[in-house]
Amino acid sequence: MKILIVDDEKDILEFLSYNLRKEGFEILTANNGLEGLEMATKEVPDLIILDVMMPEMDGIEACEKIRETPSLEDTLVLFLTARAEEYSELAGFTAGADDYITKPIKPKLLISRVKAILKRKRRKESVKKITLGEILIDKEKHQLTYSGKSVSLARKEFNLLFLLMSIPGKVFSRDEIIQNVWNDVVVGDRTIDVHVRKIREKIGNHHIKTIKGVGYKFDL
Amino acid sequence: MKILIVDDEKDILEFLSYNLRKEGFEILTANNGLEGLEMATKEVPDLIILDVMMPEMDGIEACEKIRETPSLEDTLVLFLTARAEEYSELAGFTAGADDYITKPIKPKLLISRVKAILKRKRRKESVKKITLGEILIDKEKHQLTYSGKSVSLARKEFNLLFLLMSIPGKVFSRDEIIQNVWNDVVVGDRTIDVHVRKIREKIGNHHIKTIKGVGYKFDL
DNA sequence: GTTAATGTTAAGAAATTGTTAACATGCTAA
DNA sequence: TTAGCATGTTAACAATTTCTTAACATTAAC
Repeated sequence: MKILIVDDEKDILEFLSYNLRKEGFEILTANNGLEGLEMATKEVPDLIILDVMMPEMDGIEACEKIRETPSLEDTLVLFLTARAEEYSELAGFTAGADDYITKPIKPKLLISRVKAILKRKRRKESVKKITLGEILIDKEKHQLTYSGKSVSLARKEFNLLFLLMSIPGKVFSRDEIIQNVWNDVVVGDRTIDVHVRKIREKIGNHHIKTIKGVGYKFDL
Repeated sequence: MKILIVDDEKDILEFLSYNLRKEGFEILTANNGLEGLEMATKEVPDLIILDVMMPEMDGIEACEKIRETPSLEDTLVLFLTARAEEYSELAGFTAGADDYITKPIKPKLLISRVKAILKRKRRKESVKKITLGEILIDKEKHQLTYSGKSVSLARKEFNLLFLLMSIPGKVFSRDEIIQNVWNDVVVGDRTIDVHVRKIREKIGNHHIKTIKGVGYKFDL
């Protein structure tokens, strides 16, 4: 498990590094958001611990950038914030943080938090392949195999199909789809339809069924 | 109404407790999944609010355990999750959650969610599948199975039949039907009849019985 | 047998989804 | 860098399904 720690304070960087290394994690460090982002894209850590307050690029900005980077979509972000900064916690979550820890940092709490968050990541990773009949969808390889043939899907198409296939038969409402595939970003009325169409083009249109007024579901 | 809140952060625990006590709920608390599960089996609360992220036993794991406990089958589970967790909501659903709230938590939203979910419990609307003889109706899949064959129903037809089947034998007045299926929207005199006819066309007309001057009921 | 309530049918209104093409954006390779 | 390609979004319009209505037929209770 690779952890990147981004903080401008050397003391904290060392403190965190020491405590987490002791637990057997591989530790990388960076001194500001910019550096952190660079290293993140290069090393693809499992978890990034970001100080909210930093020069150059603060944690929230950095987190937003991270969330925009496709190769880091499985990387988790944990914020470090001073206690009183209620507002920043708020901003942190909207920026896409997975958890946060308030200063002063207690080593025990830190470690249990980090372990908890990484446990969840492992769980998430374990649901990376779904096979349904002749269709195999593999998140790790970002690949769809349809009756032996490999089919390429764009990212949104892939995520949408993966969502539907994750609970076959369940009708996913447009809201649920937006929540999960688009992270609640507001998009136009016809956007989902267009993506569904493209998927149907590739796997045939009998698999994704439209329930008018309710949503879409995957069958067979 | 008894609510169990499970979270490792004292702040959040206090924040939630305070806000929900103010509304007159009986509040229990636990600091992690293990404790929560223990208390749940002992106290059998109506609703459990679970943080997804916790040391010891996280929310998803705890929820799975809860769902495996027969005495807790009527207990609802509400997840607390950080925003950017794309698929945690999904993992939550497969684990058997009834709803979720994203952090940061707004008191007003929390309370309205909690009330809504408990209202559903009282109405037993949380029931998602009903099997009566050869007929199976599944809300999640939005699917009706009649003697092994899948029958497609339009939305209004589906909701109407689901209502009737939810209490077999009970006569639902036209007013009740309008209230539940049409959300009190005023429609013409013959609208319900037309929908009933369409359902009868699909499942045979001996199941929905007309009680003249009173309403309709589902039998057999 | 009247009569109010319900059943039936078809038409078209309303709602929802499908399709296409244009445009924007970002990434990649020359 | 820049052209070209893949992806994502939107808007306009078409197609489809669902819903409602109205007119008339039938039924069951009194």
